[in-house]
Amino acid sequence: MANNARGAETRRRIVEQAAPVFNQRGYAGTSLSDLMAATGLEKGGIYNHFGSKEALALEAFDHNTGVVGDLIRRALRDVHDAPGRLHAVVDVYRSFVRRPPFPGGCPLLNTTVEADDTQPALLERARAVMGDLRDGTVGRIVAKGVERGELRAGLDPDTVATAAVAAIEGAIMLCRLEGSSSPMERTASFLHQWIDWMAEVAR
Amino acid sequence: MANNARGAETRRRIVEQAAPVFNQRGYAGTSLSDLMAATGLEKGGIYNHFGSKEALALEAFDHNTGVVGDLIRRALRDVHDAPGRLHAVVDVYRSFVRRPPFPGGCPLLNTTVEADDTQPALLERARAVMGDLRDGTVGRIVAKGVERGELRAGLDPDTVATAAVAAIEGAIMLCRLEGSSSPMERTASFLHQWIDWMAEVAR
Amino acid sequence: MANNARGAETRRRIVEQAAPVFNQRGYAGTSLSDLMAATGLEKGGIYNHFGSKEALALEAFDHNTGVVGDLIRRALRDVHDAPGRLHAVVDVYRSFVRRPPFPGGCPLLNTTVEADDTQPALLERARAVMGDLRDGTVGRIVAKGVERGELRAGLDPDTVATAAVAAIEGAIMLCRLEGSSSPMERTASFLHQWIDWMAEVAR
Amino acid sequence: MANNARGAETRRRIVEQAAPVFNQRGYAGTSLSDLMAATGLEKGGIYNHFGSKEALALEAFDHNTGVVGDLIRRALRDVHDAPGRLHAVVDVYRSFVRRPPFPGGCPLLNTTVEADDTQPALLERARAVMGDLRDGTVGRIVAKGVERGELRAGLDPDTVATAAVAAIEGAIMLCRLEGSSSPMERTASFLHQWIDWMAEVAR
DNA sequence: ACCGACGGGACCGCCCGTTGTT
DNA sequence: AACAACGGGCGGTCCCGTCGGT
Repeated sequence: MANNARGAETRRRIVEQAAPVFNQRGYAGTSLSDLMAATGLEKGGIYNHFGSKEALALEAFDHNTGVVGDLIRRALRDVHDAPGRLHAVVDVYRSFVRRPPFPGGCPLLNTTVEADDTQPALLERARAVMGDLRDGTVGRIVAKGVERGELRAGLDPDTVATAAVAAIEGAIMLCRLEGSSSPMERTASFLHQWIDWMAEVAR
Repeated sequence: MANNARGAETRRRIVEQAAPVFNQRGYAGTSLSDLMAATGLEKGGIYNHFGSKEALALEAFDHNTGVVGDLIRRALRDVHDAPGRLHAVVDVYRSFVRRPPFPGGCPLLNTTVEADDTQPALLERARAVMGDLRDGTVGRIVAKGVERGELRAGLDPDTVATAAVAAIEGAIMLCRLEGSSSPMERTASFLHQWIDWMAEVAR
Repeated sequence: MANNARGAETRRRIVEQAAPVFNQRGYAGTSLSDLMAATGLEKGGIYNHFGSKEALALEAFDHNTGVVGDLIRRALRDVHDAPGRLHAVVDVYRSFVRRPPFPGGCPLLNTTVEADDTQPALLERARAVMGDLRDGTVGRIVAKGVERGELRAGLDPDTVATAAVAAIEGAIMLCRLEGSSSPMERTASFLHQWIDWMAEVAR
Repeated sequence: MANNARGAETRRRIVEQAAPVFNQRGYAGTSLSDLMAATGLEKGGIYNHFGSKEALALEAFDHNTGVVGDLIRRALRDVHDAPGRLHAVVDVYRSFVRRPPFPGGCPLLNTTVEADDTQPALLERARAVMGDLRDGTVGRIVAKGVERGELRAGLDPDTVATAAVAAIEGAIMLCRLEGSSSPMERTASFLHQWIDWMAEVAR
């Protein structure tokens, strides 16, 4: 393997191994010692690839949200009707709580709560990802569903998407608080019923 | 003023002035320097009343949750039908976002996200307060409402309460992320419609 | 009891209760919190009677050495021959290790080791007490013993007293190091034999 | 110079420069500021080599006792008869007081007096070194001497070794207390006479 | 590319002593 | 005479980032 490739490989490995640590302990709560332990590298080895802890944290955040985004994209690949797509999104998050792809819960939630003021760059990225999820994904599904008559007419996509995403994020928070996945089970059950209700009259 | 009274007064003042700081910056993110700046006291003066940063943080947390709890109790004082009480709870949180009684958002949300593992005492308190809110307040309202025929029969109080609280907490998080109160407005609007739907058939 | 007497009583109690604490933890190692715990008084109550921690430490030191001095004086009261008096002094220290009148070992040893440079006032007092013990007590017994023909002629009182005191202090140190009184038993046994040897030829 | 070698060299230098400071002021009495002043390094530089003050103190203790141990081993190298070896040990300590290899007196004495309870690790090491000196060195010399007929029959090696070590440690303490080396001179003179007495009959 | 030494600073906890009030 | 509030400071620990070296 070429020298360049080896460097890039190391860099990738650092991000992958740092990402779950950042998600669990937060930006400030993660020390370089933690990152050294997680990566097996010394400080110099990390700073060769990233100019600062923050730069690494940003990439780690992108990595984490990318993992979740991939899960959603994959779940939506073969479902084309709006109700089904909404059910699929809910189920991604339900399985997210039951079998987390990485520890520490939702990176958007964590970043929002921790980075209030202190980490504008992270917050900006979180805003963008959340906008993509709420408006670009859920909102768009609802809008198209109404357009196609798959969902009850008169629904406001913004409201539906916001409430749905809020319920999901809140459920993740409740699960962490109680150390149980049952809040997500209940919330998902409610969301599924709601989706069915929205689809009901349209049929 | 008596010496005893002066001490108690100072102690109360410390809690009051520290509480919003803890809520904004989190337990670890709040330094004693921050608390010194907020209270106008030196380290020794603070340490005289609280044996540790954690002890003060616990009281600050109680203070913050107490403020919210008081708002809810006051809002429920003169409303006795289940739908009205649910609307009232939602409105408390809507006004909570529009005119926050203290900065930094919901202390339960913040504590849950930050204190995952590192602050078991805070987490335990948050669990208790959340249990009181979800089961003792919202869940009980729903259960009684169904019992009295004010709410649609067959509703599961646990599911309704969990989904409602999740949506509210998630909305608070979205508001912080976007720096706007519109996610809460949308979510509240959805919750009000839902409450009306639950009350509809009962009438 | 008069008011003055009550104050003096409290002052005496403070010294008595502080003395063992100082002897165990040393001057610097004893905090005002320790003294508050030992006396049951608040800081102000202590500072009313003593202008500083050092002032109290000095009196505590005097108290401790006074206790030992009393033991020696009492042991010497009814013994008038030099060998007997030397045996008696050794036995005071042997019983000192077996049934300590206060914890922490010999205050002279402790003060010497800790107060090297940092506490000149304590050191000065320790010097005086040690001079009294070595020259005024042991040295004088030897000198009179030789004078009276009770001890072998030609003995140098200074050398005998110094070596005897050194062995005793060293034995106390060994007992603390090993957590056992056997070093003192062995050293006392040796000293008794030595005393007998010094008295032997004189008879 | 190699980087590895530079670090090891610095580490060695820290121990060497910290050792006398610890011996003079004690473990608790030595602050990191003292160590910074002694080594010329910043806190970070010291902390890089030692995980805690205690870790450094332990190595400093080992260094100090090692220096004394080397002096004793060297003094015993070319002396093979028991009386000569005992004289040699006494003379090491006599010269130890007259021309100290490091300030602060005997590390065993200092550690014993200060570390009573508070520093179990240091105390354990001191116990081991003292056991080696008293039993492994002095006691063994006496035992062999009796065995070979170089020393008076019937002597108990334990008692002799204990009394001798006690006298030496006590003499060191007296020298520090008086700020003079004459207590050690007198004690050594006594010990030399005693050794001669033990060897006398054997000849 | 990776290591490891080091600086300089901030953290919380605890210290001792003073001051004002019963 | 005794208490309790408070100031100001030092304690050890650990932090992040830089830089000289292999």
